[in-house]
Amino acid sequence: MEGKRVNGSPVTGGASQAKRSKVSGDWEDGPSLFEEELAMLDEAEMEAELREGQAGHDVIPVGELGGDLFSADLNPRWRRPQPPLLDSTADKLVFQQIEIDYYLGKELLFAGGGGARSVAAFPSSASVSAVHIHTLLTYATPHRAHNCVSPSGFSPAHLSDFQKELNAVVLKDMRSNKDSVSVTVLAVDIKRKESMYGFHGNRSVDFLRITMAKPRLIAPAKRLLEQGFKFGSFPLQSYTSYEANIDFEIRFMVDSNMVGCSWIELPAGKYRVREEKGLVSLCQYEVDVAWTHLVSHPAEGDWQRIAPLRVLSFDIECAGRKGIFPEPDTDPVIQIASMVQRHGEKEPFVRTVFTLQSCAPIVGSQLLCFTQERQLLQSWAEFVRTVDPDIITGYNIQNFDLPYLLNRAAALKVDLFAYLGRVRGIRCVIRDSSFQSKQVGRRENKTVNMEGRVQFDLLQVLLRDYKLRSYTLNAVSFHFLHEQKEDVQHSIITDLQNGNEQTRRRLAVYCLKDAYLPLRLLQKLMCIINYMEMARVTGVPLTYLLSRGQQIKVVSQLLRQAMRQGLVMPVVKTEGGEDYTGATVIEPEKGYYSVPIATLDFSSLYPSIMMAHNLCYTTLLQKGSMEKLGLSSEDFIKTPTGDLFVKSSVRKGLLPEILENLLSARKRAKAELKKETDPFKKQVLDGRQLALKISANSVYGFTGAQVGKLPCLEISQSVTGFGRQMIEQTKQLVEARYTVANGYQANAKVIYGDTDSVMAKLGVATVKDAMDLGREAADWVSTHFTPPIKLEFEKVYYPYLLINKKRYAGLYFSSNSETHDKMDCKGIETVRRDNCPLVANLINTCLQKILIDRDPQGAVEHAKEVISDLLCNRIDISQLVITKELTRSAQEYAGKQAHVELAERTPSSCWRITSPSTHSTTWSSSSPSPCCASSNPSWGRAKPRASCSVRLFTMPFSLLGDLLRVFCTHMISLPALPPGPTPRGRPHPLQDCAHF
DNA sequence: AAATCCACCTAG
DNA sequence: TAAGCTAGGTGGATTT
Repeated sequence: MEGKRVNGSPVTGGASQAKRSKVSGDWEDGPSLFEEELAMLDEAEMEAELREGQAGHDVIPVGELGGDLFSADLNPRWRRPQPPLLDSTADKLVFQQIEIDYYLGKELLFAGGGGARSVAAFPSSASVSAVHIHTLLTYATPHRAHNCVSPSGFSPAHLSDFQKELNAVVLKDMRSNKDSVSVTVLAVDIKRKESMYGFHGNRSVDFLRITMAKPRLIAPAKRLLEQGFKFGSFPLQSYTSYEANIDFEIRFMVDSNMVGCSWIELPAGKYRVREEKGLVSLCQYEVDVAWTHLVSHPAEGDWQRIAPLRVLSFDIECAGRKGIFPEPDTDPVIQIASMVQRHGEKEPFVRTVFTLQSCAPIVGSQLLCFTQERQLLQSWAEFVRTVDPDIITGYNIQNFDLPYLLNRAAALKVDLFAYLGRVRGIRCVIRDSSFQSKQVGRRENKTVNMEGRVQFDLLQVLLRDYKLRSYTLNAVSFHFLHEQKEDVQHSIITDLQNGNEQTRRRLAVYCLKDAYLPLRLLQKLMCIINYMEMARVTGVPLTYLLSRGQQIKVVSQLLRQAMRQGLVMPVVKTEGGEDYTGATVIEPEKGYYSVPIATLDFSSLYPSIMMAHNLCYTTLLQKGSMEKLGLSSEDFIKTPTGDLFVKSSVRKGLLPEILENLLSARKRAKAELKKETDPFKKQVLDGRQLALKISANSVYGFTGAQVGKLPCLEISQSVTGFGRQMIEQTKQLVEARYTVANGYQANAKVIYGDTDSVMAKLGVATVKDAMDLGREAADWVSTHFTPPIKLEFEKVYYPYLLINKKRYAGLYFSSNSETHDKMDCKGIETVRRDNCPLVANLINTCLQKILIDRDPQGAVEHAKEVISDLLCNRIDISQLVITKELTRSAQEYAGKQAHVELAERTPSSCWRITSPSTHSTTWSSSSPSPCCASSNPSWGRAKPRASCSVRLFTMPFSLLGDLLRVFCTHMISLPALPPGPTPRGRPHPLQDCAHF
């Protein structure tokens, strides 16, 4: 045992040192911190390993003589422990469900039906063993996704005619019938339902519920029914569809009252363990159960837990050619590092690198060295199947590592590679998908199917949830972990591979770290917990959260609530229309305030407006409804935009109900959070309250999404309409009450406000007084509004610098009136990502000097110094560009014509890259796009321009000058500029400001 | 030279 | 097939 452990420190000695330097330049001699960390993991495990007789971490040469030394049992830790035998008559089966997909099966309990398959992980009570089950769910009404109002005079006697005719029409419509389906319409029955769109006097009517044999058949059936359908003696007529556009997964989960990542119980005797010959998965248990026998536990109490899921993180290295991005057809995969960790544990229990050619040992990890790339790939796939991860992560695995491996394996004809999922016989296939939204622009992605495992690419998580200046793994790790990658330049990877076992070792350490960092980030950012909580709160599968947009989450909640009330959701045609009016931004009284400014906010403004006024699809009075239903003016309200909604006494809206549930659940979560002492449960609860808040806020956006599942501008414009009225009224109330005439120290003045907040100068001298008066004002103003609308005192700014609409800075006091919590900057260069670090830092320092030190002269000195350094080329280039990566990608993007220069020392533009071309959203497929060039959907459709420049650095002298002029009578004097174009454009915001 | 459009990214 | 919303500042290019 001991003998197997090899000291992993790189050999340091004259000759080898010189040799290595030639290949790779210099690096530190001793083992890196990361290597020490790895070694420590190993030591910690030694005792346990000795006890278990565990193979140590070592170097295993594989296939040296062309033999097949690789075995899935090379390391006993890989395989899951053998689970106990399952007796379906006596044991219940309990598991946390993490993924769901569907397939059509012939062997189902209900002939001709479809099936849902869910793969899940489950901890057997407190033991460490994790168990996998594969559940076959038969679903009595699998594709009920289609409802329409029955024609008048329709009775149950007509059902079979209708079914027969529709079946015939759908069959005829099918272009090809590969599976020789003869029955397309499985069932038609009558249900009392009501459309959720518009108020109809609380009267349900007969709907036809049509069950189709396959999800694929729903769309044609819908189309045919809409086009006009004739059956029996009924005339040709068009049928409007409801809920025909709901994804199967959502449909199933809503109908079976199952939310994402919930715990499921299969009672003893209600499921059947599959015989050997019926097994289709690699899971340890495989059972069949009727969907009606599923018990789905709400995520409360013990059911909040998260199973000890196996998380695999991996990273690959390829040997590319000089200056060419690696291509799987030509360039080999030379290393794959993998780390596996059970969720909830601190460190990965598997740390392994598959290398091509020999590699010197690394303490703390196992090395498998291959002489042939084909065998490396095949063995790694075998490794994945053995380790059997529930979640697969890494950095950019979705768009790079996974597709590269699959393409490379295909190029080398490693046929068994592509079976990485849990279902036998299903190959992983790469597909191109594009995701487009106004929010993030167009995102081209690759997707790889992997049944039963959740792909959780950390880069995708970060792109969705965090606004960062750079998304490289290095930058992200530094930002969140204060840790960085091992220092290996991309360009030398091939040289390291072609060196010796020491250079390859260096590469392996680098590769391991790239597999390790995503795990650390996942943990630090609590991604798994937060995503699971979001899945539970909104009811969608975990995978939807990374692959889909915001709308599906609202749809899921809407359908759940609707089902309880016997409502169905119409299918609406999506077409963009006119934008509607949004929120008010109060005209700012620009200037510098050396008195406390109190800020009052409406908390959850839009949700509370919807609740207060019962705004919903179900309460909307469409044209003519009011007269038709004979409603009196007592029954409804007219919103500021002139839309009519019935009051909650007539009908309580769905949306207000959903919002109330979300917000009260959030209150509960926060209360529990306060009481909870277990740090793990605390994280879960915090994740939940966050998910609940986000969910509540996205309901309004959903109603306003004109290209969406169920837009309703009457709701969204009424919401903003109320909001506009409220902020205006708040301003007037505050200014009317807090006056000298009413016995206050001064006349209050609202100097700014945006959407749901007002900033008021209350005329008091201290932060404490501002807080007290602010609280009083908030409470008093609140009494003028319908609950749950509430104005709250939030913070005091002192001092406060108001530059323009959406641009201000100030010291933020909220908890303590003696000390400020932070310097708060909104909209200023310091918080924007389209400026280089130098600008952000300079402005930040100046603001600090002005606001915190109250030392304007110091700010001027500092600015002068920096600008002088800049003009004399004394500034490090990394300060000038947003990131080094950006420069590189910009050059890639702009091609050879790219022109990087310190250019045009005009007052506003100092550093730029110019390029003659304009479109191209692809930067570098390996490194993520720079943030400033990726996020506008109009890229690519924009009118081509004669020239285009990627702005890497601009010095906003105007802003700086204005900032400094706050206290100085003269502009800062700049070193003389070479002649250039004179500045043009709008006047500076603070130019004609009386305050200065 | 002024007006307008465009791209970007933020506030809320 | 799927895609939350509007307001708005700022720098730069293009049009008038």
